[in-house]
Order: sequence, then C-alpha cells, then structure tokens
Amino acid sequence: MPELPEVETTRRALQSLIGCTFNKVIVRNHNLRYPVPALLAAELIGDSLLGVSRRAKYLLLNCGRGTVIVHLGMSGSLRIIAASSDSEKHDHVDFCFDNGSCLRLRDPRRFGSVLWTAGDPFSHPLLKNLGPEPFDLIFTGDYLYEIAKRRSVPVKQLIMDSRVVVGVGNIYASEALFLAKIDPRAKANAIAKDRYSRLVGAIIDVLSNAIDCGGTTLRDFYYNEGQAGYFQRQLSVYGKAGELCVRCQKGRITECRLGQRSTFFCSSCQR
DNA sequence: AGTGCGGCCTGTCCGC
DNA sequence: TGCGGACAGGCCGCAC
Repeated sequence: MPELPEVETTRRALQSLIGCTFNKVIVRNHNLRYPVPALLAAELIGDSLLGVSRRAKYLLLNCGRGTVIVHLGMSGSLRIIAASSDSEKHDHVDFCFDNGSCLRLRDPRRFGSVLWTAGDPFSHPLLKNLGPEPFDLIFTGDYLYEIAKRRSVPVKQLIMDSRVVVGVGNIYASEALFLAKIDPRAKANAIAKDRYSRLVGAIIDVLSNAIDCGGTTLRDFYYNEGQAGYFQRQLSVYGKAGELCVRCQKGRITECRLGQRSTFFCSSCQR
C-alpha cells in the first residue's frame, strides 16, 4: 500500500510530465472513494501541467486553471505509459498528453480519489486540517510533546493521526517506534519529552530512508510492467511476528491490535 | 475536544 | 475444486 515514500517517489517520477498539455482525459470508472468529477476532462483539456507537488499522501497536479488532487488510497498507482496502451480491469483514469504519453491511475480497491479544485488546494476540505509534514521544521520533539500531553491514546495512534503529523502510515509507525525503542501501546501522555525528540528523529529517519530506497528503484518504478511500482522495504518489525528481534537478539517480535490496526514491536527492547 | 468505530472495496488466504 | 468468510489497509465522518 502506498505510504508516504511511495507517494513521494511517484511525485518525483511525474516531474517528467511538467510542461505537457492535456489533450484527453478518460474516466472509465467514476466510482472511487469520492466520485471523480464529471467535468474533469472539460477542466483539463487544453491546459498544461505546471508542477507536481505533494501534501501528506495527496499528490497535487498543478495546472493553469486549477489543481487535480490525487490520493492513491490502499492500492492505487500512477504510471506513465504510451497513450495507445490497452487498459486493464482496474485502470480507472487516463490523463493523456500532447506528447503521446499518458498518466494512468490503476486502483483495484478504489480507496483512492481524483478530485478537482479551482481554488487554493491547501484550503480544500480534505487538506486544510492536516498537521505538519514530518520533514517540516515545525515537527519537533517539543511540538509532539505539547500535543501528547492532552492525549491518552496509545502513542502509535497519536503519530498516525493526520492532524498531528501527516504521512505516518501503519507500517512506518511500527518501524519508527521500534527505532525509538518506544512501546507502541504506551499512552501518549505518559511519555517523557526527550523520548519524543527521539521519536521525531526516528520518524524522519524511517521515512527519509524509505524515500531514498524509492529513489534508487525509480527506473524500475518507471518501466516496470508488473504490479504497482512499490519498492522493497527493509523492515525490522512489521509483519515479523514471532521472529527474533534484529536489534537486541533477545526478545521476540510481538503482534497486537491498536485502533484496529496490526502493530508489531519487540517485547524486550521497546518500553 | 478526544476517542472509538463503521464503512468504503477487492485480492488473498484460510477452512470446510 | 469451489465457496464463504475473515482480513488487510487509509482515512473520512459519525456518535458518544
């Protein structure tokens, strides 16, 4: 499932389309998480792609007349193909350009979305209440601690709350807490300030490392004809229930449920 | 305001 | 082998 690193890797790949002009937009299935706007094609045709940016896990295709907001949900991928390529079952939207290339959205589970806004995209209802980016200078141990003081949820749920910080999905939440040696079940308001500094560092490390990995496989992402362009992740705890901890070599990786999400941690070195 | 949970959707895996 | 059911996941929106 696309987490922040996959979305960022996608954003970088899409830079190659900047300057292209939309000449056709095909929507084969409007029924994504939200209906794909009926007027999407009318808005876009003749307009050009001026830039591709990202806010949380939303990709923003900045055009002259407005912005396409794309979320990949659970199973979405965007790839650049030749406009003539045959579509398959889950290829829901094609953005075709004057240079013969096509940006194709595939999303088997249809948890993703394609939206249009003519106004400031950051004021869109889905974006306006988002917390800081993990790489923003405002995201510090002090910042997180101040919020955590009035929250009693397990710390894993806190860092997955998009009002607190964006882009920390289920997999990387477990990984960051492992790196910071914090028990994901610990109540947010029972964790000391210095440990939040460590946690912020761990979140940044885990995400930036994953983005670097994505960068190195960008070529595969581009030309891969296989499944969605997810790159390999090096994970320490996620999905490793029962295995010996790679760090302390003493505890076993334990699985529990927090906020209805699978959670993994070392029973020995995370406190 | 903070918390918990239902719902969206389909591929995959498990047990019968 | 076929079938039903549980599960996974991001994240909004509702109810308490």
